[in-house]
Amino acid sequence: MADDDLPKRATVHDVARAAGVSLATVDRVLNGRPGVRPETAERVAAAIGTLDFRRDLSASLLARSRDLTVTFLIPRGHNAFMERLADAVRRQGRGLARARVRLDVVDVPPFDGRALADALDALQPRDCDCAVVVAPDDRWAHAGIERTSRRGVAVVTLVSDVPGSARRAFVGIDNVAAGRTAASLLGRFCHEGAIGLIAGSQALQDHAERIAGFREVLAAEFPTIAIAGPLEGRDDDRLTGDRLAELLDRYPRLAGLYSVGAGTAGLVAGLAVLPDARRPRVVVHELTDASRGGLRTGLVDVVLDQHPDREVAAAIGVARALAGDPNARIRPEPIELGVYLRDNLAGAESAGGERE
Amino acid sequence: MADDDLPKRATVHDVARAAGVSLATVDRVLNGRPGVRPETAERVAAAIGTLDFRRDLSASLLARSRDLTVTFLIPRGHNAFMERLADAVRRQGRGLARARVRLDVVDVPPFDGRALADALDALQPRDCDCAVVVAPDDRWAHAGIERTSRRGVAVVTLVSDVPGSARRAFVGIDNVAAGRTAASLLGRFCHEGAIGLIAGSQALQDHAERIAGFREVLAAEFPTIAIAGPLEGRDDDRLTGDRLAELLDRYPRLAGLYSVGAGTAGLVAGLAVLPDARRPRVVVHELTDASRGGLRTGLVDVVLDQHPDREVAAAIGVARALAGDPNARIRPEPIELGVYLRDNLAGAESAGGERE
DNA sequence: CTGAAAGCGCTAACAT
DNA sequence: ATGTTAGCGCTTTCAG
Repeated sequence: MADDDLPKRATVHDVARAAGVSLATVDRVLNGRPGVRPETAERVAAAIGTLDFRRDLSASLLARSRDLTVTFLIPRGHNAFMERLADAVRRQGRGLARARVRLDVVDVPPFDGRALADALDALQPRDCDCAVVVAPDDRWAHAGIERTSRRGVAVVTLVSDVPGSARRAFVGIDNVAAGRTAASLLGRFCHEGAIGLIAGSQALQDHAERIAGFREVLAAEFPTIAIAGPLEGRDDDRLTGDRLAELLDRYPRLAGLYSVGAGTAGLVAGLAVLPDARRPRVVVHELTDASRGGLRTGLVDVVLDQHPDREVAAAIGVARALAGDPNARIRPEPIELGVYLRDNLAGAESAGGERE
Repeated sequence: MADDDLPKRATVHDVARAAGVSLATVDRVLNGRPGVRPETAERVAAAIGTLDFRRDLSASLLARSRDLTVTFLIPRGHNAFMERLADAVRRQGRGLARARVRLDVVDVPPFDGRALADALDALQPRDCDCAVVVAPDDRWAHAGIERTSRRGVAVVTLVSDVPGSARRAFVGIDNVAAGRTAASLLGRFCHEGAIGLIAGSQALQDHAERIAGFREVLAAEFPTIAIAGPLEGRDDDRLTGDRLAELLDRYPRLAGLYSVGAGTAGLVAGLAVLPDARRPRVVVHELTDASRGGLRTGLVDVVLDQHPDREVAAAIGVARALAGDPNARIRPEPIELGVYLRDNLAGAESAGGERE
């Protein structure tokens, strides 16, 4: 059979006994509350270490009659991907409600570190254990994350990282690898000429990383192909359409196009009016109605997807781990980059859960 | 902000009060234990209904100082896919250990309903809450599942269903859709001639369903293409290689090949020695070293994958739901069918978790 | 057949 | 600065 040994998890009682203190004291050091002499705290910490004690999160929530609450701050413009992300949060929130986990969604204006910081500052530890943010990499965001962490609300970055900030973890795809993949595909598709780049904003870490990865592979493996841009469409459909028009104006024979951010609907609309002969090979990000449509009609060749539902699940996992031990070093589960051609779109569409 | 109303979940106390009985009685009906007059039980059940009470699984486990234990019965031959499955269980088991969830793996001989039934019969409710089985669809398996369920151990089928049995749920891909996808691809790849089918065993529900889906689409959309087989390779590398040789003997100009089961390493080895001109278009199942290699070298055109790690996660979800309420009607999250060509293999390889 | 009470691991008033 | 104690929601003896 397969019955293993049960190493009998250590409890607060065990720790208290080992450290020669009471439960209350253990609890105090466990939760970093004041009122413990440093040397006592040291003894307790030692006991925790040797016993390999880890607090039982469920029991903790039960005792506090409190839910683990995770707040997702999501930039909302007219961005289909962010809608998908918010949907994923709401859907998983329903399932987790009965497991003492509460998921909140807060809308924040896109590309606005200051507004994000304001939203973060509104979060109090008494009604939010962990904030999950899709943030620009600017100084306001840095400062907001810093303050929020200090206040006792853990911060996790999602989709786009804010490196060097006080965020406890980043959950998302390897964006450099995504850019490399795009270059590897477009490089093979286009034998000469120029490939246009349209990003949302280079202030976004994810977009910047994708562009870096793209440049890298193109320079190394396809040195004869030039790069046009990057232009910035601010993840907006209309602006992205405008950028495409400019690009085609300047490069009438554009061989390829890598759309690094959102605004795909505008992009596809712009491509649709081109004569066949002028149509570039196109790689875009995120499975949405617009990108699926593009794949089917042949206007888009490849869609790279970051599986927002898995990202949400991973972020919740991080929040749990952090709630169990605020000092834990976190290794979020990596998120797989989805690569979809028209031919394997069926597989993605048969997936459950995703709507609209 | 995003603060919702908190509808204050009902507890056993609420139920007891509403039904005018004590906690102990509520607990008895909750767990189907004897010693409750039918009419009392009725009152309690009514209270549970009107209050929409759902037991708190974590609190229950805590009170019983017991882990939720889920036992995976996995057929082990020389089958790379089953190894992946077992790996996924072990990996997730590590993470869940601290959350009062224990995952066990029991090896059973492949293609052997009787052995499976024996393994099931060995499971007692005192040390197993839920059995997850990859089972053949034969009468021994049916009987074993029946007895095990009666004994109070819930049974869930994984990968391949045993329809009509006492299993509480099936977790896996839509195998008919998988077969249809294979036909849709191979139909387009091959313009005439015959497509060979090699399965593990048609006694396996999943293989039978794939074949049915395949036949369906081929007949409807590609009526000029013939089907050779299915032959059975029993998911074994050597036997599968032998079947391929027979097939190529009988159909020297085989246009396509759909490998419905495992044994891919043997298949790829057999394909490698063919002169280019005789090489059929090939669709196989499951991402493994052999199938990845086949994709890279061009011997395999498409790999259909069922994401074993997600299947394991879904099965655990079902086990939880069942432990919370043994009579719950379960809707397992659907598992997405992965479709991999050489071109998008990179995406799958960058996925985390999978080792060896 | 049914109820009272103790306890699972953790927390939070309330003492000391 | 530290300890005592009463629960959180559920289960489980042990009485009645």
